[in-house]
Amino acid sequence: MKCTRRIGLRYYSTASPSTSHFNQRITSLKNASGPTKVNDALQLFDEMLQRQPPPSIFQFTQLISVIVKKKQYSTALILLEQMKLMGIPSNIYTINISINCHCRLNQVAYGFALLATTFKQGHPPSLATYTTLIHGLVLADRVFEAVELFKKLLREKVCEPNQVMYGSVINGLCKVGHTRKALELLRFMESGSCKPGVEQYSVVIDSLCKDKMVDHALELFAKMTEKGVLADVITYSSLIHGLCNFGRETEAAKMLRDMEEEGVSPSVDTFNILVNAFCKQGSVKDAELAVQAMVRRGLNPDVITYSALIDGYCLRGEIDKAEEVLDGMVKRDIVPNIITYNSLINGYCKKKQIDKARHLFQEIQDKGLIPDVVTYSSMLQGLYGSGNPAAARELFNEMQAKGLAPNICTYRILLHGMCKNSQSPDALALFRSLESKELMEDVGLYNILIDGCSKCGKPNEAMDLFDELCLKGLKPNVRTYTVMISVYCGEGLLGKCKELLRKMEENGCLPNSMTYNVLVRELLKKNECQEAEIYLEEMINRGFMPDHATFENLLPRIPNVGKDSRLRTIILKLTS
DNA sequence: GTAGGGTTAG
Repeated sequence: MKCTRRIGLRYYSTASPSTSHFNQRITSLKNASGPTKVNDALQLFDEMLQRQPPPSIFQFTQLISVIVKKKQYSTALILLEQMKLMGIPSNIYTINISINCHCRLNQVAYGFALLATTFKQGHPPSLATYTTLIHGLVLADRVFEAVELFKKLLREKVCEPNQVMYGSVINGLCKVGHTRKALELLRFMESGSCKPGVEQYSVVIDSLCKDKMVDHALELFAKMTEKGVLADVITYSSLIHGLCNFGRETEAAKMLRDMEEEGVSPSVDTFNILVNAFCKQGSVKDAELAVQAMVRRGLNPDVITYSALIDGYCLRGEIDKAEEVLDGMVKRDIVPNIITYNSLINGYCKKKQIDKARHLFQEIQDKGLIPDVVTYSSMLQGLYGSGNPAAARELFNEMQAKGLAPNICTYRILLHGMCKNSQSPDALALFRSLESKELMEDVGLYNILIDGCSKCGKPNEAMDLFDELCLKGLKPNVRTYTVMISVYCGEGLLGKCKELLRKMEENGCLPNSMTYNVLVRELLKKNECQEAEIYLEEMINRGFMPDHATFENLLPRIPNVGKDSRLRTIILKLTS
């Protein structure tokens, strides 16, 4: 029986040699990786389309899926259109691919329009159709509607949800921060017939980690394992990521060992999480060790790995090292992208090597890379930092002309840069022109302006801004209070200063090391030694130390103070 | 078992 079937198949293949030939090429494309993958798929598609009679729609959908997996959604849609033009009829599979592509291209509405056509064309929507639409709504940040659609499908018994559909809803809930609701839905699944799989658990585990509830995530992980659901790379990667984010690198490293013991192989992404965490935390050495570990396992570092290292070195100001890594990656044929270069541009700017930054900024554009908000923001910071506000302004105009919307970081840089270059009126004017509520109510921007105005010799404007902030009902933070303390001190308003210090504690905002340093320094400058003494003691009692600048003000006073003065004792204690 | 789901850089 088996034998006959096989012969039958072989006979069929010989009659239509293209079928098996195409199948082979599709399979090899599915497993392929590398830059030519999409092009090869397109080439194959053309061949298939020209073949008479055309291969089955089955093969076409498989091939287009390759393109979709490579995130070439517009291309996929064009191919589907070409098939239609060649008279190949669509089915629910091609329609679902089309809906998915439109959703990914931010056109959910079009996806729903296609849902209507499925009925008209006599293709009843499948579970996947609805899942795709739910996911589309989630992608468009319309989670509430996604949940409503899901509920409606259940209520009207349109379909019986499966793991994938539950997963999309759980994912949506997590995305908007409703992890608790997601957890409830997970529990609901556990109690029903459609049990959650590793994918659904992983989403919630990841979300718990992002909510800073890493220990809850670990508990859920244990519970999942108890239920016989095995963790996979993504589960472990999420946990490693969560642990790293909260400085628990040692546990993260242990998690890596655990996963390998369980027979789950870490991926490049898993290692990238570690590499990135080490870099951000300042230990590029450990990051390099992690890279070595991944290479030992036969994994190839990718653009993310190298970019993380470059960023790590740039953050430490070790630009030579960063440049070395860049050379290394180019030698390995890994193409740096805008994120890679942004780190370098930022590094140059921070090191005041503005010419190098400008050069690289030009060079990447010649290569065809498009600078983004981060590129422009770094450049702006560099130009203001090197005392060239005119060039900065020009670049800001260029950025807007290109239709790039500045983000809150850009505005911080702009306001700070202007103030630093004695342009506090310009900074204020820019701030007044802002229209977004989020920006107008950002305490950080106020802090910059208050500090800026005061440094530009306009303490009254600084005080007005502080009043304005409080009137708006915004909550000043430690930085706001600290800046204001320095403003009051500078103006000799010692009473106001003390009052604010008391008020901030009342508001649950404890002074930090910076607050005390600023206060003591200002008091010393004003020759208010007795007051300085009081706060110096208080800060030390609270576990803070005078910083370098405070010391500079402190040391010259030793000869002037009496032998048994407390200030002298404190200084001696600190220097011994 | 061709379509739909989870981690990942500045």
